[in-house]
Amino acid sequence: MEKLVDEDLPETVDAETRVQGSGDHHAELRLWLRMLTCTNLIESEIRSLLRTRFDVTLPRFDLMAQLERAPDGMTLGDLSRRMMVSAGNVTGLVERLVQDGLVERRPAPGDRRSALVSLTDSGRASFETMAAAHADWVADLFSGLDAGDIDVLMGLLAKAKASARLAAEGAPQVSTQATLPKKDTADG
Amino acid sequence: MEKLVDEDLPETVDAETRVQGSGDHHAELRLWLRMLTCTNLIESEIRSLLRTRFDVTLPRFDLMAQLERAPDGMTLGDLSRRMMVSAGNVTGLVERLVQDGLVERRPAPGDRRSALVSLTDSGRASFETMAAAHADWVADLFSGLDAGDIDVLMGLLAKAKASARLAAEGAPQVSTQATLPKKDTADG
DNA sequence: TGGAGATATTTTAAACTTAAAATAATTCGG
DNA sequence: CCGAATTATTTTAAGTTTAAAATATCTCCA
Repeated sequence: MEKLVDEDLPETVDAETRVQGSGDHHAELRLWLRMLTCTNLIESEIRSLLRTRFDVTLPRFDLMAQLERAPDGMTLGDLSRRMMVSAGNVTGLVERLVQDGLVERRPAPGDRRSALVSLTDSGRASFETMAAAHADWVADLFSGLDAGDIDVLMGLLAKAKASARLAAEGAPQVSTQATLPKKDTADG
Repeated sequence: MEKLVDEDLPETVDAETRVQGSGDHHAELRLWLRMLTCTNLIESEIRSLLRTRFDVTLPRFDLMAQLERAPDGMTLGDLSRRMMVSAGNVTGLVERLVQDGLVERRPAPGDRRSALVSLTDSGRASFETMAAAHADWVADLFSGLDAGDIDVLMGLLAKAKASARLAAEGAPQVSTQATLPKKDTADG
């Protein structure tokens, strides 16, 4: 399947070319497109199921999933970092979930800038039902993979994640973007 | 890293439970979260680079990438299927790209419902510059993976994709959704 | 202690996105 | 040929998303 990759060629390319070269990036590009397709496919399906079965949007489900693990509440900043979305986005999502009675806000003790967000009883009950179905759907979507496949995928995705983080933070293009939130996410 | 997965347990669960069960879907769930994190991380970085370097949004870049492979143009429906986004979304994106002079529309010969969309000369030139940089960025983000890793990942992602498609189409929840667009995507 | 810089959040404007309904044109069986 | 079903696209309304600017508060060191 990978006839384009020649394991023997890398060292024939001089260092200068490889730093920022017009090298052969075919394999990486194809990998990226496939990853994207795979993720989009699954995400679409989950989004559609959440809507038809529970009349809830994916972002709201995701936010509630974060809160479930934090019985004492999380700040909006925590949510923003964990969900990898902008702070402004979280403000709006929380607002709408509060209106629906699924989530509540209270001032954070000791920091008047900050608010703690947590699930209401209703929100928790609602989330638990959805989460069980969600887990079934995900298991179903991945049912073509055996335990070994999953293990190997987990490992390689961890490696890819580490690589991407290093590249993104290590070579911060233009203005070093030191103020961007650290990516501290849900999967470990 | 995978202490939660027990390779020996699957067959101790009876068939009924596994059909729509409250089984142990931990591994699949963790895989899904990691996939999502990995994809989001890379996508964020690319989005940010496209904006700061070329002042272009990711959806516009993606649309132009589809058009580049179709010198004779594509219909909006083709674009919608390839990009895995709704038809209405494509309408708006094309509209804005036409306004920017990067893309052009013309009536499709032989079908008055349909329009063919293609890159303008300016759009093509612009895209080629961006695509080269994009390929470099992607290669950079994945530079921690060797050729073997990429090979294995490609294979497992193909397997995951096939599994997800089968689950999504084979068990179409509620109302069989026969009218949803076939997912015919860019990566093969 | 004063104030510069950092941090937490909200606001704003524009773009993106979806689902569903509405239009319009095509296809095809009878 | 007719009309029902299908297909291609647009429109609509609501929600999501981002980047950037604006507020408000906190930290900390000189």
